Amino acid sequence: MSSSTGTLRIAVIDRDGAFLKVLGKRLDAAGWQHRVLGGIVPVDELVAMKINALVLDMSVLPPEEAWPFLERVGGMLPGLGVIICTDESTVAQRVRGLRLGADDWVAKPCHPEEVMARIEAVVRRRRRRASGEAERGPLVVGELEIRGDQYQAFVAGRSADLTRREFELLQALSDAQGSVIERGEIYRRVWGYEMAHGDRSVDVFIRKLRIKLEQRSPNWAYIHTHFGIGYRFDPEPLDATAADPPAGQPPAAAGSASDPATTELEPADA
Amino acid sequence: MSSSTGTLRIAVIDRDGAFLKVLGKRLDAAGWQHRVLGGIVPVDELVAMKINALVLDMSVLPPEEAWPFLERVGGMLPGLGVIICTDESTVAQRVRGLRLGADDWVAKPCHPEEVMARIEAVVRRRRRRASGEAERGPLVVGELEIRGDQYQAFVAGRSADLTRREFELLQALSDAQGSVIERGEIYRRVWGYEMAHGDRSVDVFIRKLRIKLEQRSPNWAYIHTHFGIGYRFDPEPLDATAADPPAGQPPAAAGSASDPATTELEPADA
DNA sequence: GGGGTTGTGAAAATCCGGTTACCGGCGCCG
DNA sequence: CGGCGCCGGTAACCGGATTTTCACAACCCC
Repeated sequence: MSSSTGTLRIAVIDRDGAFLKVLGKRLDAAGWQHRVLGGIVPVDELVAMKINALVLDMSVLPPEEAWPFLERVGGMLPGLGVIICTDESTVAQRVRGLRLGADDWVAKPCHPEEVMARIEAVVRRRRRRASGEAERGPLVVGELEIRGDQYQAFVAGRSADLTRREFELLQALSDAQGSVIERGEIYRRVWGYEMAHGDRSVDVFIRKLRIKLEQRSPNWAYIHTHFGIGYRFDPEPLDATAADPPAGQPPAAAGSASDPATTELEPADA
Repeated sequence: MSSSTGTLRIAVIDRDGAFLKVLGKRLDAAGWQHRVLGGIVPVDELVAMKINALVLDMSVLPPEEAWPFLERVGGMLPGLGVIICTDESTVAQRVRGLRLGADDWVAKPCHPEEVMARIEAVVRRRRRRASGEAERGPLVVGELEIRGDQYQAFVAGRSADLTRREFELLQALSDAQGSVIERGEIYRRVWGYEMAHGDRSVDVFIRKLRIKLEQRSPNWAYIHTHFGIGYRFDPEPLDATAADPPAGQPPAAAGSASDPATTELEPADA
């Protein structure tokens, strides 16, 4: 469990040279990538950095900017760990910061090792939710095997050649196997931030995934659409009895789950 | 603010009377359930309590018990938020605690409101876990199970394939289980704005819902009409036996099941 | 029995997701 | 260093699912 955190990406917004220097050294020692920002940056940029945690000294920004910034960060990057590390503060400020989305608040001067530990603690919490099952045994369902440790999925022992995004999407879905996940939630889990209105990325990637999956495992349906809501991962064998005859749409009422609401794709392979 | 936190269950392991008293008051004020434990308890018990967070004063335990305890808690309840709240401590102790699984470490004396905020911050992340029955505990009545977290309703374990609106309508009705809701109110809750005069959408959707529900659960009446007023959600087993036995177990006879004329009116309301 | 309500069935209007094409960025290789 | 191919992301079009609107039958209560 010690190695759990792995390599992290951290952004630090501060100007305190001494602090930056000593913290930077620790960050290097831990092998975490980090970047120092002298001041406020557009949240979009933070998004692009794909960081795991942000260490912020509130005093580098005027209060009327700092709070909204904190709020915006929390809104766009609900999964980002935010550690406030500031000189002096009142209880009211700390409470406000924590309520606004900060995960921790440390008073300077503080020992860099403690900051490190707090970053770890915050990230650990965050990691637990989405994936972090790099360690978890590979998930096997249907003809599919999802190997979190390899960023790959295999069908009958053969790699499905998923790209990174495709794999993460599949993993996010399979993590919630059986239950419907809304698009926004999927996006948040895979992309890491809030989905913009009108973004169709999820749909497009779902399609790419389906293609690769169906191509290699024609008689299974893995991803089900829930109109107006999202998707559900739930491997089901397509009626195998009608192995080839594509026309055969057996209205087998009882047994099979022929739900009219979900747009099941036909094994319309070649 | 984010209404997210909702009601929480907290356990506090401490002996500092003054602190307990003042913190308890805050916890009450926030409407969070809490329980004070005078000392160490088996982790199993903590598990059984189904708490969201644990506030722990390390000094109530001898060090050689405290650390292993912390470790065990982290191991057994990876999702539990752990806030250490202790008198004095060294950096090394804090680092150790945080690495061992604590999510936060606050020094006493501390303002109870800050502790509250920190609990919130810690739990906030953890709450993001999906797939479980998080958001709103699934409501189960009759043969019906409504899962607010998934936009899905199940009848006897089988999805009712409700569309988004249908589901929202069902949820709105079931939220007020037992009481009559006027059309306008239903419309406002589901559609989100004022119903135009002459709009029949609610009626039409009520019908769709009834069809789907009755089709899958023929011996239950879920939605009742109140002439001139609105509708009421109140699952009642239909007494197929025609006799009086109230709890009469409907003998789901094959023949009667296919009877499409299930157009029964609610008997009499209270 | 009459006037206002609700239940039904279906057409019309919308909305939404599937699908395809295309664009810009990045890493690889010649 | 330029070209090529892969990958992620965006825009647009299309067909089908869903929602809304209608018209009328069935009903309820006075």
